[in-house]
Amino acid sequence: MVSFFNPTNYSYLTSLIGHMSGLSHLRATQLFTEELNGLELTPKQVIALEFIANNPTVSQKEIAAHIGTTPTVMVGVLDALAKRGLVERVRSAEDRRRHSVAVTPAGHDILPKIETAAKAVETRLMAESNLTSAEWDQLIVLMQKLTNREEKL
Amino acid sequence: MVSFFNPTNYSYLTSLIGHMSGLSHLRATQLFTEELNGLELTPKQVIALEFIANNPTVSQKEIAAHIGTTPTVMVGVLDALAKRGLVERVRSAEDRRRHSVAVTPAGHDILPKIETAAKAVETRLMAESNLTSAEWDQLIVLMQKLTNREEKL
DNA sequence: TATTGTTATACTCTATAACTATA
DNA sequence: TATAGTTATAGAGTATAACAATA
Repeated sequence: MVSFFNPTNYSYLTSLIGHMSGLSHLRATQLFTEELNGLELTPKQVIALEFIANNPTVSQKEIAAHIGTTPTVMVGVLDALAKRGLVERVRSAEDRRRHSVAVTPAGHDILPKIETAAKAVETRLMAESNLTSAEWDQLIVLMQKLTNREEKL
Repeated sequence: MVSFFNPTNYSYLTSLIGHMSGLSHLRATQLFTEELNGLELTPKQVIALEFIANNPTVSQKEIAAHIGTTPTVMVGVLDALAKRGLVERVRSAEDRRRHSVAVTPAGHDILPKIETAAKAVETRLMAESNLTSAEWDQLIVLMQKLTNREEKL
């Protein structure tokens, strides 16, 4: 294990996954907001849109579980996306409690812009960090293992 | 580079540092809140307290910069900590605009409890992930490089 | 009874602008 | 003029409880 506890000065913050992932997340979302460049989408809206595009007819509960939020949050996220015509909620015929959410043509139209922004973020993050390309790939793999997202999306 | 863009299904969410660090951060803070076990401290309060303990007489602006937040947020964080007698704000003699923040004896008293909680979080996170101990260490190092926190703090 | 989506509420944190006191 | 800390405000996201419609 990496040096973890230092009883003399308690200087172990940078060895905590929680703290370090918080710093990473903050910086990534800052850059992403910049790169979205007036697209006016929040990070959760973007993530939900991408997830739905790749998993059509998914339920709101399933979206929430997979992208790491709650059904409660999904209501607001989908309201915002639906209001702009990017997704559609359709009552499931088999189970009328369920909403089968789908991305509209308009929604599909902006996916490339989101990808461009995402790519720009990775480029900038890599440039301002001390990571090589190989280390970057390693980091992604390790984070996927940490969050049990190796195979799932 | 790891498979990044997949133009046919846009399934690249799990390759984004922003998304994966968000998932990591969420899970870590959930576990940490549990492990704090009624200590009633927010993540930022804990991080600030640990940072100040390790960097006495640091200014509020400096704390904010190092732990990844804003001076604005520091006001509320330090108000909460000061109210409970865990830190003290002292006007700097050289520059009377500055506050030299220091951890009180009471503050030092709870640092071990925080460490215990932090350690428990790491243990649980490791157990519920698919990471080996060596991979965990690697992950920490890579995150430090990503956020340029290799030497500082 | 249990589940899906929803509404409501409280809190943490981010972001921004403007203010004060000091320099 | 500039800086350290502060206040105020708006918005995003988390957490929890309760509700309606449906199973």
